[in-house]
Amino acid sequence: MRKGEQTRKGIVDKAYLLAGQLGLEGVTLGTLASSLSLSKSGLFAHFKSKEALQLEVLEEAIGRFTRHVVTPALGKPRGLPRLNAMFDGYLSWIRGVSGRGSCLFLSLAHEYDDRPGPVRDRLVESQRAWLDTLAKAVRLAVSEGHLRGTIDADQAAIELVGIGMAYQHATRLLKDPKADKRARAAYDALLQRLRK
Amino acid sequence: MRKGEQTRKGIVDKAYLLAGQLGLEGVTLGTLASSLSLSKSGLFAHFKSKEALQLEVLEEAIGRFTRHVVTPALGKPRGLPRLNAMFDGYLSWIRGVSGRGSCLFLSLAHEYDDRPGPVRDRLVESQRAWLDTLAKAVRLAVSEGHLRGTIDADQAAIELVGIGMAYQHATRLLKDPKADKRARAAYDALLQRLRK
DNA sequence: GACAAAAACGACCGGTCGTTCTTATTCTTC
DNA sequence: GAAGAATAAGAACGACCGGTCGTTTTTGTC
Repeated sequence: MRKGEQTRKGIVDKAYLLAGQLGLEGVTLGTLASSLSLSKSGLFAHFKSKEALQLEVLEEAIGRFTRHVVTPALGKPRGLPRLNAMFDGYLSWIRGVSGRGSCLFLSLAHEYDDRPGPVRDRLVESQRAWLDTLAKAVRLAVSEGHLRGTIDADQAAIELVGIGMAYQHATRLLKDPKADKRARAAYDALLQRLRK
Repeated sequence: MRKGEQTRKGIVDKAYLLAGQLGLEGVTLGTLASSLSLSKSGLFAHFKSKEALQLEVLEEAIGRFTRHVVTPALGKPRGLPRLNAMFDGYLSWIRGVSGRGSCLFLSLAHEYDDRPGPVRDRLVESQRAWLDTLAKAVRLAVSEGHLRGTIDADQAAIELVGIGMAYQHATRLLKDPKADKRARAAYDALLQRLRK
């Protein structure tokens, strides 16, 4: 019972990697199998359907995001330090942990915005959770006295995501060398507005 | 030579419509043909390859964007009126001219950010042009005395695009009823910063 | 080392993909 | 209305899709 789990993990890992470049639909069982030196049927035997595999890959992504971005930020003191850590982590996540591959969530957001089903549902759930996490961090910064009390935390959260999306757009599609600087400047401006 | 052009136009129009929901790769010749009551080969005869069709669809999108967003805005007086018109037009474009279908450019940005080729090249070109158009409108607003002279127009342009992307995210994936309000608030805040 | 269970294999299913032919129909023009 | 070109259809192709099957190899346990 040990070898199976190990292989299964390898499949999900590889699928996660490929999905960052090709989208979840773009990862076919055939190419996934051959890139792992596995037979297609041998690979498929680990999952009930391709959709089940896709859901596992999405879950893997959520786990990685939590580990890479959310948890470290929660280790920081409430208020601006934590918010800063979240934004830094978010940028570094989008930049790609190991260089290649883009943010899976933003890819899937477009891939599934018109495709109903469990994958879309789970994706929406995770995106709302991320927005809530950001908004909560903003509210804590308010209660810590770091930010004004009159601000709209949900508005701030979605603007933060907007900065992240623009960053991805600039860095991955346009190959803009100033992308980092731009994202940072946008964040600083947003913060200044919230502080005032 | 007239019937052909007409059919061809119908194909590109329909393909443009479908691509908004399925992406350019997602539009297959078979489904495209049958949705037009055409045979697959009869449809294909109008193009040398699928990639050629994709490029024509992208060109169609660029033309529509120019007609719906850029040109009307250029009819407005330089400065804030024109910038406002651009932003309004951008939002309405993302919202979908006829209700359904998302912004093709943003879909393609993710679909092709890791897929080299002529489609990607043309897409990047068009996106840079849009950023330049926005930045130029900002600069004109500066020279008209509507905005501060110390601002970074390119920075402002990419932040505008970021607001648009966040808007699309909120409205299409998350079905957030406040999406319009949020985008407007972000724009107002940005404008206030640029004016100060 | 035997033996059952787990895991991987290879062949194959019906379908669809983009593409290429040849053949038939429909236009346009004189 | 006939001639010739433009347009569409039809059939077929090789490759690949997700998925199923029975069989063989590997693995963990006693």
